[in-house]
Parts: sequence; C-alpha cells; structure tokens
Amino acid sequence: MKSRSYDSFFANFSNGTRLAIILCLKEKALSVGEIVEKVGGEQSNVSHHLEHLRRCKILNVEKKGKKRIYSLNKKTVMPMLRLVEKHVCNNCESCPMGCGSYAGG
Amino acid sequence: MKSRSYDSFFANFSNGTRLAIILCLKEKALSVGEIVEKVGGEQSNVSHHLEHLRRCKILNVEKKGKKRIYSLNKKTVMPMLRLVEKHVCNNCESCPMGCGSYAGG
DNA sequence: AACTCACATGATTAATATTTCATATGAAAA
DNA sequence: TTTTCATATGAAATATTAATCATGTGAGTT
Repeated sequence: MKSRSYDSFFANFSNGTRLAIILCLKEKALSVGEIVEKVGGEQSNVSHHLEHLRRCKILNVEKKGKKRIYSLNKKTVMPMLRLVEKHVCNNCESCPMGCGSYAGG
Repeated sequence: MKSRSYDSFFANFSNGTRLAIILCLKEKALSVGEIVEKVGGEQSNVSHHLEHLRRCKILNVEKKGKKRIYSLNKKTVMPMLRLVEKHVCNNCESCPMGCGSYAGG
C-alpha cells in the first residue's frame, strides 16, 4: 500500500499539470506539441506526465507520422469529473478546497 | 492551479493512509482511536489526515463525549470507488498500477 | 482543582514527487 | 545519409507531502 499507491490512479487527478492535460483533452485528441502549448511548461515535463497518465490508461496514444496523438479515456474520466463537480456543489459552497481547479470548460 | 490543487479533492484518494481511512469507514463510523487501530501508525499522523479529509467534506465529524466520530460521505465516495474498480477491470488486467490498493473489502 | 483520556496542532525531519536540463530515439525530409 | 522535427528518457536539482515528535486543548473523572 506504500509507494505503489502513489503512482496509482488518483494521483493523476491530484496533480495540477496532469489535471490540466486531462481537461485539455476533453474536446479532442491532441499531439504532445499541442498539449504543451495548451498547458505550458517544458515539453519534457509534459512528456513525463503523459507517461503516468498512459500507464494508468487514463490516456491512450496513437502514432501518426512522427507525432503522437493522445486521447482521453472518457468512459472513466468524464463521470469521475462530474461526480466531483457535484460533490463540490453540494458540500463546498465556500470552502477553501481549490474547487476551481477541475471545473474547467 | 498550484499549491491549492494539491490539497484538493483527489489528493485524498491518492494517499495510501487517507485511502485506508476512507475504506475502513465504509462499514460504519468510527472514533479516531478506532481508526488508528485499524490503519496503524501514529495517532497524530492519522489526525492530520483526518483533517484533510474533513476539509474536503469526504468525512464528517461529530463530537460524542470526548471522542470524535468520523463518518464517510458515501454519496460521493462510493460511486467514485466503483468507477475506479470498473476502470481497473476494464483496462488494467495486469498493468503495474497498484490496482490492489483501493479494492478493499 | 488536579488528573486522565481522546484528540488536535505546530514545528521539524524524512520521504516522494515534480521540474529541469541534457541527451537519446525514431520518423520523415532534404 | 545527413538533418530536422516530435517526442521520450535519465539523472540531478527542487519543491511538496507525509511522518514524527513534542506539546496543547478540551471534555469528562476523581
């Protein structure tokens, strides 16, 4: 239950950068370059995060020429996000929970 | 999107100890002492984690004499856990995702 | 009132995760 | 086949979190 659980599923959502990546893929699949543009920061950093997300099957990859197109596993992710949105609405009127961070678009 | 999101909702599930606390409250509400017994470790540490969980309204507290009874916000938490269980079944046959960590009882 | 009990809190230390930097790889273009 | 583009990878540096230790607080007991 120790180190492994840190690399686990939920860690992907509790990290700002990874959450940003997830959110920016809600619309449509994007290449790494495009993701970097959207979320900002170093390419290598985004790449590291993409690996985590892929490992947990939150994202899928597909090669296309020399690009790699990442897409969101919506089946899991969308209901998850909705669940938390609802939770916040119901419980966190004005609590300091950082509610804004996942309520994207 | 920085430090705040770390203290955010999902962080509670990505931490082994906090997840253990959540799981041990699925059955019934427990006092701090009982939780400590179940999850092990120092009382103060458990207490710190309980605060996070309470802040995010994942747990509720109720005073009872000199004890404090913590209960789980099942409405949010249960469907969340189910969602991930399903995700793991569907996607992570044998991937090194630490799948065991939340599939508790 | 002094004493426990049950728990919380704050500061310090230890553990882990994320960022950055330098560089590697692999696909297409020239 | 050299070069460039798009992305990945590894190691070192930083930042963030969690665990520990010492102590505080408040409710009930004696």
